[in-house]
Amino acid sequence: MAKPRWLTEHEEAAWVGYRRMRVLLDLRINRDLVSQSGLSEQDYDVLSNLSEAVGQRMRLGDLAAHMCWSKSRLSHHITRMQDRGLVQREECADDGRGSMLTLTRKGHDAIIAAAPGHVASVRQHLIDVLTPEEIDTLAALTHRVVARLQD
Amino acid sequence: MAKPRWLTEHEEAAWVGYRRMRVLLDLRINRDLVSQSGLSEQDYDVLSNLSEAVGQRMRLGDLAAHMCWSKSRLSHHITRMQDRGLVQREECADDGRGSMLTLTRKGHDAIIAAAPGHVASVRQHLIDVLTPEEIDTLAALTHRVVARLQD
DNA sequence: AGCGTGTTGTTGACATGTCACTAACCTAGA
DNA sequence: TCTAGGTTAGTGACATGTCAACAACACGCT
Repeated sequence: MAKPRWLTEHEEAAWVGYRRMRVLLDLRINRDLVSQSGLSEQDYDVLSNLSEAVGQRMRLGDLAAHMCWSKSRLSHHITRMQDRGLVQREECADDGRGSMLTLTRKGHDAIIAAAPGHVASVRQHLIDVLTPEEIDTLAALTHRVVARLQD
Repeated sequence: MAKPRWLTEHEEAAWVGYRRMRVLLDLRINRDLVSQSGLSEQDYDVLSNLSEAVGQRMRLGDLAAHMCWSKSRLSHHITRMQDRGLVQREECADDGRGSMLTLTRKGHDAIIAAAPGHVASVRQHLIDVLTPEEIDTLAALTHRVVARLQD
């Protein structure tokens, strides 16, 4: 720490750009989604991952790991979603500690209804703004950063 | 919306990667910073932008715009930082509505002390994980997305 | 001057996420 | 068997951010 390697101009531009994009993009996509479907992006992610799981059911811990969420965050959020009737907690047969998470009929309908609009929003504000090369670079780069952070 | 263009595999990878990186990277960098300096990343950004401003003072609205924050968010945050003695609100001479934001001595010292460790953290978890090409691509891509969102 | 409209910043109510702690349970080794 | 230590999930207190509403002021037009 005695001799910090400050960011170069290019590095600074990437870092600042990332942080700005994070704020604006997330806010915008979230707003689009809420106004169109009544779901937040967090709700959408939970429902989406759950609907793609085998049997449309998942352990809480597995879902948290898959989404890179803390267990606490997921637990709080699931409580709220359960109150709204979108998902359902069930006992876990083979592990007394665990909970299985399942989709309710209402949750299933909600994700089906929300998906087209959400994809359109993601396209409009991010994907369709990028070139195919940028998309691949972004995918590669984010996956590498995530992998490093998951130790 | 009748016929949604779903994301291709590559597009999906970029989108999922971005969202995972967002969660993990921000959490990690924030934790590093808090444990090393007692500042959150938000605190750091405010102090950093303020210390680079001419006269180390800035209008609240200008700072909010520059950081891509909502005015409300900044106002709340400044109140908290002011309570901790890091910044100071002052009357704005040429506009009775406005406030000027200034750095206190304590805020100045805090950013100076925190900077080397924070840069090291950003390098370790993001910048140094990327190639120079990826950094430039990330900068270009994020700036374009931000520009589109700012209309 | 007087009025309407837009800006600037603040506030309160509320939603969300983190952290630290706890309870309940599982598993392996003495 | 039983006990220590790890795992799974839930909880409460707190920090943060959003949204909508508001107050105070600026500015342009008549």
